Amino acid sequence: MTTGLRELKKQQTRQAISSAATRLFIERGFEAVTITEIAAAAQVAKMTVTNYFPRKEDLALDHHETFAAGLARTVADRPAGESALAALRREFLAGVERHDAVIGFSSQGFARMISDSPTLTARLRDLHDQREDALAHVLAADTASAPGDLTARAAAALLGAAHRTLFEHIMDLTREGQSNRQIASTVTRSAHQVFGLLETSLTDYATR
Amino acid sequence: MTTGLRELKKQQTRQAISSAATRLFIERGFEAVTITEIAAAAQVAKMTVTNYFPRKEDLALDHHETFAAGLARTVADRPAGESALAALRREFLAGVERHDAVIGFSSQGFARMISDSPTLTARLRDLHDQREDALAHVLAADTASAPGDLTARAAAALLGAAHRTLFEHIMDLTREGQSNRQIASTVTRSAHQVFGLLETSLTDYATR
DNA sequence: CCTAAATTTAGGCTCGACCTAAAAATGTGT
DNA sequence: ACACATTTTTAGGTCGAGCCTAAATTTAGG
Repeated sequence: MTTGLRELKKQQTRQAISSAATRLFIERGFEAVTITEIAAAAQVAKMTVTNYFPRKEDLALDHHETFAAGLARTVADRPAGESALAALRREFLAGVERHDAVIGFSSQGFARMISDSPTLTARLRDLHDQREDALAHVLAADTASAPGDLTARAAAALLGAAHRTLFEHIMDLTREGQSNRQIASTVTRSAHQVFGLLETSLTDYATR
Repeated sequence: MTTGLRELKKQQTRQAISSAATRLFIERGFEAVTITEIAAAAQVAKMTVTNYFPRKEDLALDHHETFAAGLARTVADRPAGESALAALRREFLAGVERHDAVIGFSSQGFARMISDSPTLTARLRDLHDQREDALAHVLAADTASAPGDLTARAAAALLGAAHRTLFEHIMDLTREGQSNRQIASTVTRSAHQVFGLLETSLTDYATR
């Protein structure tokens, strides 16, 4: 069934392409590197690159599915008695301790690569948006809201906005060259402040 | 100075291109129409189209500057004693009465054209984001916040999220075929609800 | 009417995205 | 171990958006 060799080689090829791409992007910038160059560096055909990564942006921002599903998962898995807001704040603070890439931690080179490229910033916004959509669906399902009811979408938009603001803050500090330790310390306070803004509005919203 | 004839012809050319493009887009969908076809329909060279509208999306979503500056302008122009939240809500409700395109009113064909095209939806998100950025700058300047302070950005993100949620709601209803009158009635209530979510958090924020 | 400035045009170029058929590599049954 | 089926990779081509340049056309203003 789960044929070992074929699957292994696919992983290796994918990894080779991804590594070559990341190295080139950080060296010379996302827009300046062509897919042909990446294929040459990874020693595969151009079509193979496109095959594994349909869009060029996927080469720089991989694991988009995990990213997009994050907020929804946190809310879906929250324990009884916890509100959506509390769950997201708890999970965000845990991510800060872990220096988790999913909330914005990366290297200075990576952060620069993204903010230097309009294409990548747009793609990142896109991912934030998918994340918000997924969250909205979980909230709508969880609160058994009526079809035309905007509450779940509005709440998802606000929670997503808070999350995105903190994400961008982490990326800003990373770009400035701060260490992950420093950033974690700063952002812990920021998180309390930003989520605190929604405290009064959403404390009791979607409590399981 | 403001040479009449030359300027007039430019306006006419621009209008001819824009009209031809809009007609073709709504007929056959944004992605299915090529720039070459638009140029042929408007009886100009392909390069002239690109000249007036650098990106293909600009042909469908014109006046992006006005759009992007909207929220910031509303806040900057608010009367003494009014908070940012109150100003944005007031202006939004006025827009609802006007069936203003800037808050999402359009025709069914236009709404479909956008939601059928990933490129246009992405571009619209981009515009919402620029709008939020501009708002953040005004809020930061107006509240004289410290350089590292996230408050203005967070508030702009929340207010922008509220606005965007309502915008998308209007587009959804338009796509469903509801009349602007019906939509206005529904959305007036929605606006009170959505802005109301931020009431407790931001009532006193950025009051002039 | 003539010259300077602005605009439009034609043509070519690169790159990302997509398609197809053939070749190569891997898995499977005998 | 071999032959056959399946999956993956490859080569080659097409298309459209975006960009550039030099030449042609149009308008402004003396």
